[in-house]
Amino acid sequence: MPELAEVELFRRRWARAAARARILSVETHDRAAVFRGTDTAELRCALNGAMLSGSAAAAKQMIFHFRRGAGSAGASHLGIHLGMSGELTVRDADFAPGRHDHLVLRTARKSLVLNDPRMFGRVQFQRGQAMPDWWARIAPAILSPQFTVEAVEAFLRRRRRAPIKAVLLMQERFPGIGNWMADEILWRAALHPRQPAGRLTAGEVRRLWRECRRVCSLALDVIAGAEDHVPAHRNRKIPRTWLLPHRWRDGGRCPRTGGHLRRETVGGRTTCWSPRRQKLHR
DNA sequence: CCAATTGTTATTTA
DNA sequence: ATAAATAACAATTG
Repeated sequence: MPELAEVELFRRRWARAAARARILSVETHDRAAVFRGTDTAELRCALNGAMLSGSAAAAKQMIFHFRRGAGSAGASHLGIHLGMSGELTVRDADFAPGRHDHLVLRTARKSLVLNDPRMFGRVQFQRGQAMPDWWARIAPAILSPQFTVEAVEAFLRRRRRAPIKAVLLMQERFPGIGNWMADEILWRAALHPRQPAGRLTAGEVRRLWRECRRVCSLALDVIAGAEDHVPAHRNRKIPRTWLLPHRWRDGGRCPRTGGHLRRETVGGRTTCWSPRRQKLHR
């Protein structure tokens, strides 16, 4: 489920709940696949009695920094990727975890819960001050100055035969973009999802670049700024002028042209577009 | 039973 | 050899 803006919302939710509080206990569902490759005993031991010292979100990942005691020896990093169905929630201190609640951090007042039924998500843990590799390797954010038209153009050239929709989902250049954001960007840029990446004109590349930035920024305002989490396609705060609230309804109509929307698999994912607005060329 | 699902990665195919 | 397509991962819902 979560892409860029929802990930940021979840991060803020945990950060707010854990602010200035000590973690009094840690529970892990050890056999859950979200812990593949992580030492859950080490995680429990290191976080017990620790305090949250900071956090960040980038792409579809989050990192929570913890500190225990004064020195750098007590520092550690908790990484979370929510996969397709993961969610971070905050519950009462005595919350009883259910089947899909894989990680619970308790403070005196609250329980921070990671829930993920499908377990495509992942929890990583590393002790020490140094930033984990996987975090350092995340591509520069779409809203950062490093995300330039030139960088996008070079990337599209290397993937010239792939449909542009598939290329937008590649995290190494478009970190945080998921299925609905990709459709929203292509719709705004008036590009057909099956258009080969190498066939975009210079003007189209520029439009694509601008709409990537615009959709990220709008999504962060509307979704990450909200109090509660609502699945993006049912979020009442999403303006009807976006493609998003129309894209999953059969017989949905394009808010710009009034024409029927189409839905097909492109680049292996269900894709929605407005044929009257987004046309294949050459 | 079948098809669907807002993600990533390993494997297969072209 | 490279890039693109597909299968696989797991669970649930319609």
